[in-house]
Amino acid sequence: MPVITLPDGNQRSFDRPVTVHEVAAAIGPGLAKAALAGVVDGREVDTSHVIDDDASLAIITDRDEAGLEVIRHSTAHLLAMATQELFPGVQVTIGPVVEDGFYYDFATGHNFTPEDLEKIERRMEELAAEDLPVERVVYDRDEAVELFRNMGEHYKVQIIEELPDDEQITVYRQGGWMDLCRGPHVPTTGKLKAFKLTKVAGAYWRGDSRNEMLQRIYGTAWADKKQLKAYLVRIEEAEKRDHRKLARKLGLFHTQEEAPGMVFWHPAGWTVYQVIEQYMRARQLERGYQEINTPQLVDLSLWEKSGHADKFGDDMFMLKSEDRDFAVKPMNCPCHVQVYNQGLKSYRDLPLRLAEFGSCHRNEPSGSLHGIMRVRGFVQDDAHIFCTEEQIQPEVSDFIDFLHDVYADFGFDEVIYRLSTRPEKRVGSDADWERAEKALADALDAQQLPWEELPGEGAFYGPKIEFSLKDCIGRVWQLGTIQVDFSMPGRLDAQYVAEDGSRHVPVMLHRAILGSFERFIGILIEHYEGVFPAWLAPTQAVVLNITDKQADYARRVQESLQNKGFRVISDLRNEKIGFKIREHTILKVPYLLVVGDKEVESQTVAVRARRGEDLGSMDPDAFAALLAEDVACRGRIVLETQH
RNA sequence: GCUCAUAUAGCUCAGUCGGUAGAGCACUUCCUUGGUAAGGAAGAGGUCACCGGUUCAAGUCCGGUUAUGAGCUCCA
Repeated sequence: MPVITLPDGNQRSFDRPVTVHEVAAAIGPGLAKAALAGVVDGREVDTSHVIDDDASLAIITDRDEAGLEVIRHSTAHLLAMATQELFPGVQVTIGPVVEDGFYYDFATGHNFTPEDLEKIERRMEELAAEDLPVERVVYDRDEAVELFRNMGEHYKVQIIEELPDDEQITVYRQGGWMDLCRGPHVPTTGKLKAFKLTKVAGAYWRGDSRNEMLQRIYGTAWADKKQLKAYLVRIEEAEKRDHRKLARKLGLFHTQEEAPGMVFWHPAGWTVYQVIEQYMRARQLERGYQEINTPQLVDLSLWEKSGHADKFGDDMFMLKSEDRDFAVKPMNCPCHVQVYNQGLKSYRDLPLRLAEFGSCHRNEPSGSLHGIMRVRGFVQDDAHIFCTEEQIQPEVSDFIDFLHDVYADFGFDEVIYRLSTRPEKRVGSDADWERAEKALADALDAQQLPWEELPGEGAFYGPKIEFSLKDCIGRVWQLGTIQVDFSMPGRLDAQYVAEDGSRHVPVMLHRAILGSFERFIGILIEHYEGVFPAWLAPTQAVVLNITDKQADYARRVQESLQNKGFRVISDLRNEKIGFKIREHTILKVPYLLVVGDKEVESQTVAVRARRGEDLGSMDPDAFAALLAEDVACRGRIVLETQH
């Protein structure tokens, strides 16, 4: 006689065991039809699940996030079914839900082509239209192994054998096809109404590059066609923001075959870069950092001593000169310790904050290069803070403040925080780690920031916080980081004299806010869709004459604004005003200053803002004041007006 | 590094069955001096990424290299 408690607190009693579907039907026929799965006492189950005792129940429909996940997971099964029908001999492995969709990894000698995907998708649609019931069957472990072995599904056999002993083995069956799966799944394939296969790619079995490569088919699935369409439009829009395409249109930078993974900055792009560097330099000085600069080529022995040669030697660019081995520096820290080590340091010198716009080169795997987001030659806004253990937490707190300030100036308000804690292989005592992890966690908690712990993901030398942003198509890019380092100061003989005259090894905090200029600018381009706020815009205003008659005046206006420190050019070409406006609008210049006879007469400029607004005529000084105000607010205001 | 795909004019792209390469925009020159997103005309521009093979003949077919793209792996 189960009594079932619904999410709204209502209770329903039944005089016999009931399925989730029956409960939904008792509430209403609409809900019965919409039900995809249920949550019984906190556990997700199929609609066919039988409830025989008092329980809480929530019905999952396609309006729930969980419902969408069930749809996506079931669509992955549909994909596997269609694929195995069309390509006999293909083995299934795993098919999980991912953001906005799902994938399924297949083991096969065949490489799927885009045409294959179309064929598979068509078959999936047919199978969905057949509205096949999806059944859950519980198997005995040995039977299940036997079953899949007979089916020739050796990956599934391996998965079953590695499942924990207490885990129930369940198989889902639709039509004549079956797959090992925990579930839950939709009651019938007819519930799958809006899906599309998107791409095919290789992926390693179990995500390990030593294993064989499988064929992965990605797809997206939604509650209805409208949502699917909206998603596809969103992807299309996102592609327009691609920093590589925008960089070409806006003349920011280029890359070429002779220098893979390295950037040729053009005047416009280098202007953005310089503005950011000068901005960061000013902020760092305000916050007690001292800027230094260290060599590009350093004898291999230093990298051996620091441990980098051992761990990352293959990814370092090496060069030999006069029988000595040099490495192009892949990071700045060992060099910063060399600066620290000059002269005996006192506890009174700590914390010592050394900053460098450090140019680094790493021979990243060719397949991981991506525009300017992941490159081989890059510049970090790097700094190292040498301090005592007691100073870790205040320094981390200050740093987080600093980072928030900077991100806000660039118009980023949504930051993802992750705390990576001690890995298996590590240096330093457990007590050290305990204190350092707590210092980082406390610094995050003090500002009530939501953070996720990544256990075991810390560096071997200490725990770290990583600060990430999401780009326009949802890719997460790590930018800032702050890392505690118990290892390197000791390895490289850093010391300070404490109050009692004894010598101690300082703690070193590695930190960066932007990460690398290259990646950061790539993200900025996509974030702003190339429409940089005035303080970052390569050109802040263009003076346009209507006919040759106003050329001298236009030139004078341009020069006077330039002398005030603004990035202003003039376009005096013999072209119609509409043509010139179009060109500079496409280049996303914040302000266009039109001068014709009227403006020369009244000694003004007609100001047109980027979105086409006519700000009227004003004298050049008034425009300079307006521009100065726009520049001063950086990215903070721009975002508010965008929303 | 791995899997798959791609590489044609400065850019975006077409190029059928293997028969010596085409468009739009951009560029140059000339005309036009026009008030808020494209005025007109003419011209120039390509060793079809690179190396090799098949063929009477290769942008096109085959192999390799490099780079790029999508994923995977990696990311001090």
